[in-house]
Amino acid sequence: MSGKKSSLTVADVARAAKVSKATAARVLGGYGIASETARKAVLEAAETLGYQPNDLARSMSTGRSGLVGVIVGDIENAFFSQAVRGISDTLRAADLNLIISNSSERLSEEIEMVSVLLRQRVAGLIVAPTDARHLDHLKAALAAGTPVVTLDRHVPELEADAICGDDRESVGRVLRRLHKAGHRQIAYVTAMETTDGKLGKLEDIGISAVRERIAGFLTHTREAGVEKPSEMVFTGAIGADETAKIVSRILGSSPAITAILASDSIVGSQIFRELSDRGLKLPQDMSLVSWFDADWTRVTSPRISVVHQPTYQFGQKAAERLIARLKGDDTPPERFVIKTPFLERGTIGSVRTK
Amino acid sequence: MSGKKSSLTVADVARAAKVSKATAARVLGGYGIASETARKAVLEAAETLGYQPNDLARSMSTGRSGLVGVIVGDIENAFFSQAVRGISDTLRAADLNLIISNSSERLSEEIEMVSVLLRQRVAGLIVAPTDARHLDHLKAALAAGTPVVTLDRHVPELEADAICGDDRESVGRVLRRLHKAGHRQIAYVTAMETTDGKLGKLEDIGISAVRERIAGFLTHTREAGVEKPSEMVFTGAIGADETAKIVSRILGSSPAITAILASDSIVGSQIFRELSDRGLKLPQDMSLVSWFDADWTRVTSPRISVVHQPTYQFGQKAAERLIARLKGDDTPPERFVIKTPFLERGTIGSVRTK
DNA sequence: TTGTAAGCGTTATCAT
DNA sequence: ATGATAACGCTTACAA
Repeated sequence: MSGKKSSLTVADVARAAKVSKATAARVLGGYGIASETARKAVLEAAETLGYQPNDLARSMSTGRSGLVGVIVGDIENAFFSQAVRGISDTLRAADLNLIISNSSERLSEEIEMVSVLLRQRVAGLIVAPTDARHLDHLKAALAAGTPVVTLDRHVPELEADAICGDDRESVGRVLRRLHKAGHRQIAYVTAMETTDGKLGKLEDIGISAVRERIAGFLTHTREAGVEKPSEMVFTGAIGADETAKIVSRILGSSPAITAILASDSIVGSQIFRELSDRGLKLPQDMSLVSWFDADWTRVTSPRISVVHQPTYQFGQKAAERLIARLKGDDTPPERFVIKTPFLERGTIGSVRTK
Repeated sequence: MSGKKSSLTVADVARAAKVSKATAARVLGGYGIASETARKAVLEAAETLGYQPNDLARSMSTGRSGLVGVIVGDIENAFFSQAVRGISDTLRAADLNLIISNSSERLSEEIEMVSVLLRQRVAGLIVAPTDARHLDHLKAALAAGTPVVTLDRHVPELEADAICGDDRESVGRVLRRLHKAGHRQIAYVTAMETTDGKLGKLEDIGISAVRERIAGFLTHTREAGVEKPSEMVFTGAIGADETAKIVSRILGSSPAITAILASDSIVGSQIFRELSDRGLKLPQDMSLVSWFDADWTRVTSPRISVVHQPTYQFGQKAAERLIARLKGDDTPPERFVIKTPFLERGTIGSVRTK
């Protein structure tokens, strides 16, 4: 019926090839030296017996495992699944495999997963850290000699390479474009939750990508003459209902808000749906720009203007950095900023300035 | 600077707690028995030393690894990334982790990945097999005692549980609905490639989900009185260009095709975009139904009618079956069929029948 | 209850 | 070039 539990070992192959375990191990492991005759005998024996090496045992011996741990906020989100694909493709080329985990953007789960992955003795970690203010688990990983690369987020206090978008600049690009089109009242909507629904101190925002964008938004908005820029930031768009309420507040605001920035593609699609459900026409009745060039942004009419975050590249670069570290690169950790160009499509209208 | 390579072992903890290695191992591993005093001493020592168990070594000893291998066609595709999330959530609850791999729907890569995962001694495998006609690698896994569950696809010759949608029935539901609305000439568009662009023998289709749907389509279409049903199946929609050509052929057909079925959400979105680009109005000028309830299908106007494939559930169920097998369930392999309901939205128009 | 010692399947050292 | 043999860190008889 079902096969046996135990598989063949080098010892079995050695016996069949009439050489010592050491010799068999050398040719099978591809290290050391062996005579041509021995090599042939071993390879042939392995072939006919159907020997499959045990990487667990190999990792035990060598101390290094060909596994890289990846922790993302939500693998279901195209933002991350594309990044994971980039990571996966790059790691594969270096003969590494990937253990994947979801943090659900919760610190407790992230901590748990780091622990699990460390126990598995992963060679390295690629993490989108949930909270830049709680780093003990990541520092522990580094202390244990496991290199860490952060994805989409930068944590200066961590001795780790970081791959992120040019978040602050991207906001500037979008706002300048909107300003030129006459927009003065612009809202920024994010899924980030705040205790009282109001924006608190910037330092309390644990995700750098979120913080940078909001910081940039506040600066530019203030420069544009808006008195209370922080009131233009709407937090807590964590679901369709919450987003609907936010859209209501935006539509009811005075002076009238004429453009909305969506911090990610989930929020963006919710806002879009909410606006269409209310019969509003884009871009006449409202302008909209979303982060991330998601599929859905290319099938609406008009198509959505987006800040394109090439997360596949984020992933690639992250994997590349990790591989470099695994190969011994011990230059100081660097922050790699990837351009996130603004793709203008059809959702920016012009406003007649008074 | 960087931390030490070597971490603490049970021996270190044992020494600190002044007990034997065995005792320390027992309390740390949570097996066997130990006195309350010993337990406390060990736990405290482990705590202060910062001991982290080595799961690699544990797996070596016990023979079982807490890792499950998952091989999907494309993690970037929401169809699979949702399934992976379902798998991940379910495995986590059983203290299992997941190694993920992309086959890119290529048999050679799938074979390679199975081999890699087997070498890692994964406890089990969840695979969306690329080709039902090449099963040696999966049979080898089973022979080695590694349970396999197939995802989205069924392979009768394989002694493995299978989780799939009710593909054949779903086609029937859609076609009946379209027929009722007066449609007689209906096209089915799939990404599957065929050598000569023509549909060959059904048995040559290596993916059951694809085969079943096409089989169902042919049967129903013939019953509906279409003479050459196979000419209504358009294969090779593997990119925007190819899809554009197919759409051209469909629009130029005579008698006129009035409805299009898209085999997956990628193809669906390409067709939708192609149709809108040509200025066609849905559903007046063309009806459209896509498989998979992707994000993009809910932001178009009108929204796209879809066959909803709850792939998160596919993944959940797959993981559940695998866990059951790991726990020793050795009942004959089963095929679990998950309902894929037809969600009618706005893209089915009615045709005046002559 | 606790300890001793023998594995698990590799790699790696050191003679030969 | 090859072969004993000792690790690697854990589990697990078997003894005490």
